[in-house]
Amino acid sequence: MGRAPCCSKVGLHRGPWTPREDTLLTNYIQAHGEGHWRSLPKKAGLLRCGKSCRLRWMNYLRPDIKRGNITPDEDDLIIRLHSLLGNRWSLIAGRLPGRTDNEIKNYWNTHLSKRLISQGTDPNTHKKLMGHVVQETKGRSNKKSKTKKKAEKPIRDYDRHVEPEKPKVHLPKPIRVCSFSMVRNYSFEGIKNINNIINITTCESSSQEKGDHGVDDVPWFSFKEGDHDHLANDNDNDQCQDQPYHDHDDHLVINGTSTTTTDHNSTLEKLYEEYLQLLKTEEYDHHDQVELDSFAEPLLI
DNA sequence: AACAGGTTCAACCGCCGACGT
DNA sequence: CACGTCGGCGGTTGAACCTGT
Repeated sequence: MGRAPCCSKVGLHRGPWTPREDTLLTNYIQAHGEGHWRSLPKKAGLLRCGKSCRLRWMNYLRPDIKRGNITPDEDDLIIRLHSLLGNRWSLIAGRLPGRTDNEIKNYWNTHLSKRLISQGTDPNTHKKLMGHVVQETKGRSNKKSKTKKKAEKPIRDYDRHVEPEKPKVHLPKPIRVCSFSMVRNYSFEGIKNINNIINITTCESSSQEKGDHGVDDVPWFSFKEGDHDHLANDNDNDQCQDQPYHDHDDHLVINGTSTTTTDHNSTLEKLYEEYLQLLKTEEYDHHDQVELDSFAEPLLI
């Protein structure tokens, strides 16, 4: 597997982007579209590596990006999605319109993980910590509350456009599903639970903003009739063995296993509650553990 | 005012899988 | 099948900033 040479190449700019570089990149992408990151810097007149350009565009310059002011609803959704998906920031970001994986990752590391710890929850496992003593969250937020007057925030990239608005759960940008390990080795329960996730995360898709590829309504996992083309991404018609698809009876087929997709009524909240209930249940024995693992495994692996 | 320590977040690094040849 | 390229991802870093003393 070849390794792309990157910014270490001599002669390329590194570090913070200048307004001029931003303009050049934005103008080029507006004129020619995204992609071909490797050749983009040269064509755009930038002394940056392609990766750096892509990162700058994806995490900051994209017009649909919403920055700052993560709402409590978004907080909650991030925590729930993290409990199911782990550190799959791009997938989590895909469910939050205008949020980038980098922003969510940063937010998790600086806010949410600390908050969970302070609430006695292990941010990695989302299980209650043993022997936890609830204590005040250490950090700036508490310090701020002691401050007489809140200092004015510095003007950073972060603050250029702040649009607090109610989060809309939306369909994520299309990804290469074929490589996504969740589709492998499902148990039947796991498949049903993924359907539950699909249900909650697509319920407001009508308000979805344009994806970064300019494709609307391309689901993360679309199990609707005919949508397997999206899952196959660039594959024209052949159904990859590892990819879920529908047969003619609207049965989902994953790794040769077929099931129905009619049960789309449960919400992620319900799923999550049930999962937590199972964890808390006194009668939760080893057998249940095995079942629960098969329940959650497809979501976590 | 100066300093130390903590926090934030943009950017970089290194790895991986898909894909083309 | 092997190899190289590309796009994408998660982890990490470090400069800029904030707060308390």
